[in-house]
Amino acid sequence: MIAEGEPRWLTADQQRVWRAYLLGAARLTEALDADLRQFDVDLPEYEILVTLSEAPERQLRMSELATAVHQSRSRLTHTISRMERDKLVERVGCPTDRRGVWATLTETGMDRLRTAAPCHVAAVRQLFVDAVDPQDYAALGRAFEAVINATEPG
Amino acid sequence: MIAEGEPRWLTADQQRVWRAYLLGAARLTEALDADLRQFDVDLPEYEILVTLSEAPERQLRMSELATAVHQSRSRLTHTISRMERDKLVERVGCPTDRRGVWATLTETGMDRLRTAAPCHVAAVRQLFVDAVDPQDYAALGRAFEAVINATEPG
DNA sequence: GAGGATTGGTTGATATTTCAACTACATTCA
DNA sequence: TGAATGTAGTTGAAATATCAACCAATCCTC
Repeated sequence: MIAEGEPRWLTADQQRVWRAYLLGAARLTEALDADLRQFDVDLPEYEILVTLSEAPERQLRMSELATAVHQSRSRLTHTISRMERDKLVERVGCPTDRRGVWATLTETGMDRLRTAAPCHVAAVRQLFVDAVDPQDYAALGRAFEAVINATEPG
Repeated sequence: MIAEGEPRWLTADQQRVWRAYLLGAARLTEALDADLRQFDVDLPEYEILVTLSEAPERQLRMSELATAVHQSRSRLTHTISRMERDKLVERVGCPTDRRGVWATLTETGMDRLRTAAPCHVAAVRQLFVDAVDPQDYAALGRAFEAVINATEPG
């Protein structure tokens, strides 16, 4: 449904913030991705490693994992196939629901995560957490909580 | 250069904010992209249209445009080729520097922008600008300014 | 003004993402 | 039971992005 009536353009200030966000976010993902490349993973793959490492038994159903790392189911299928080829994860058929598939973290995958994590966290700190004033950082958290609510699927 | 010493992990609060950002940003771009699809442009293309529309003569050198919309030069070449096929932009050889190429906005491209803009701005407001508390919004601006500084290329 | 380095941009191969079917299993309900 | 509907995940083709050369023009520097 398209909103009708005179469009309310952004004020100069609102626009400045919006553009700072666009540029900052682009720069940030680019830098983090470049940083992770030395460990042969990219950001989406890293998120998968982290998510699985925190799950019980280090495994998660494909669709749960897809939601957790904000990827489409189809995309996750392909991503996991590549990671499986690289021995970072394994697929295990789910015995109770035979449609289901568990993606499970291998020891190789866990090692990869352990290797990459310190460097990655340091980068996240340097470029994001520690770069921002603590007050603003807290506000940023609230801001994105609000965005998450506003974009709630459905 | 990898930072040495005990890795300083994120505190629970820091992590909460970081993850809220990751999820919120993903949701936001996904929603905006879906919204723009009805006008047959995606977010990166829309940014190109906006940037060109604001440039003198509605044209910009490829490399300037690449910087402005945070795309690699190679990626921009491909993107502009597609947009040229769709008559949204045109390439014009630069007379003074014969290596250079101007990407210029066509009237079709300008029309497309005029059509999409009200709806897009409304979505940006609904999901981002108006969804966030004004104080937090201002803080978010400062935060991303800081990120931009921290990620300054070089 | 003749190399040699830089810059601006493109190319094409490869990798990743998206999109629209499609298969197989589960659940519901009559 | 069994037909209809919904859910889990995959597939393969098409669209897009990345990466490493590459060409051509400009800029230095001697």
